[in-house]
Amino acid sequence: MGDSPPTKTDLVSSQEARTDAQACKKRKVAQKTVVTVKIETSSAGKQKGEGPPSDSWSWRKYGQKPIKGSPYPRGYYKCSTSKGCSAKKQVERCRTDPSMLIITYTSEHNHPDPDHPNPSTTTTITLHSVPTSEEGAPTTDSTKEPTKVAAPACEEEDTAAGDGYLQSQSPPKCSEEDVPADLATTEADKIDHLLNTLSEEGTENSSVEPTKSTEDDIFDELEELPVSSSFTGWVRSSSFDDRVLPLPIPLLDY
DNA sequence: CGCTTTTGACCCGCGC
DNA sequence: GCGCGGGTCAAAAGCG
Repeated sequence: MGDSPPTKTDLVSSQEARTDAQACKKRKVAQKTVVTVKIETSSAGKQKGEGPPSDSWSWRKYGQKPIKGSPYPRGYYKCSTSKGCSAKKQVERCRTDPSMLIITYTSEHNHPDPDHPNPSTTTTITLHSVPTSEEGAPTTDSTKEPTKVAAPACEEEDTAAGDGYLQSQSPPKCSEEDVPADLATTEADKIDHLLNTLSEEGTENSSVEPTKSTEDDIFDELEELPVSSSFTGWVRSSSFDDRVLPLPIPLLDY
């Protein structure tokens, strides 16, 4: 048996190389943007049952793991639009509302938007910027903080408003230039305004459906944060790919 | 033939 | 120090 597939040593050696990169990656978790997407039942069924709301980017699934406390597994996707793109996203379903998809965007695309589908979808999108461990939640009593975006996770959220503000807030700035740094700065200001708007809107909605927010305590930790370009980058492509939803389904009319 | 998806194993970080 | 959970990579299989 001279031949031995990948012995432990080999494996270790192999992984040891990426360990550094991996560890480094895990340690400095880039800005994370949590997006709550409400998927139509019909749409959900169309999307292979697990349909990760596709955006303008191409994502390649590289892993899936069951999450403790959640009956649904979490899928890990990487941006396959560009080889050098380190953009990733995690897609999982809301434990309390299977029709809600919680997408966590990590890192940002280092390439221009491949395409811009018309923002005509039936999905309700709720953006939540999550503070990284570096930022660390300054206060756990985010729920008490009125300045928070009021992220009630699987909140029904005003569909019209939810989708509306997104479109309104996402100007036709299809900057095909990969200048995240500069862009982020500019967008940051914009996002700040957006968050501000959300804060007000969210507050109202929050009051309308306090029950939901109570259940989704997990998102209580989510709070407002100076969103980076990744946020904007997504906003730009917030409109889900029409190829996934070829049917002009009307807005959620719950 | 190429690309995407699926499954298993390994490693790291955090909490107790 | 140990255990648990989360995240990523790699290999194989399937589909277009």
